[in-house]
Amino acid sequence: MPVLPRDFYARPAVEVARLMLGQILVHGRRAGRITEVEAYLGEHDLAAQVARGRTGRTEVIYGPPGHAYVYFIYGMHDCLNVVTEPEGSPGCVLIRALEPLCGIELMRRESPSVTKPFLLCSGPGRLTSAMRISRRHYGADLTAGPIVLRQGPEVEAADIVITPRIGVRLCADWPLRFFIRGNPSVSRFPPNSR
DNA sequence: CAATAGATCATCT
DNA sequence: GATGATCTATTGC
Repeated sequence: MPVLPRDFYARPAVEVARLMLGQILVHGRRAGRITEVEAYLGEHDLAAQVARGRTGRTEVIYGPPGHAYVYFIYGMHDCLNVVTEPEGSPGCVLIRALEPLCGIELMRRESPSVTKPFLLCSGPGRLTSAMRISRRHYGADLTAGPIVLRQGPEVEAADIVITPRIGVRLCADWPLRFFIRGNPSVSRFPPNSR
């Protein structure tokens, strides 16, 4: 399966978010299919970290597309984002959940208390620890490695559910979260959307 | 099942 | 000095 080219990321964050569902995230012997993402737009999106302008932390988001933006949150977790849009135009996609495909035994070692495989990468903090991704991957090129995104099976439009983003106070009604309908690895969904 | 508290720190005011 | 793009354990219905 081919690695997604840089062109894939050089478009509006909303579009990339939608198309990232079903693609395969690979890091070493660990791999998973993307089941849930959120788009974060430019400086007018008050829920995005670029809303307060260009700072040291948000520098990569303004750079060329196809790179990793990893940041630390709540004193506990790292979250993985993909930089989108052409250079100079800020926008990124947060990867919230994966369905584990390879290296499940390795992932299980990171969180031994988790029994069901599809919970291993369910949530932004969980998937980074399971995939062993951290701030040392800040700025990594996803078309070059060690972390790459490969083309996966296409997801039908009818299987994509769109909702507001999780855990944001500002712009809380913007429908920028995308997930695969009925997938058990999705981190949170209304009880009747299975 | 829903609500709540605690852990813990880089970044920004 | 306050604040999160979170997770887990625990409590209370």
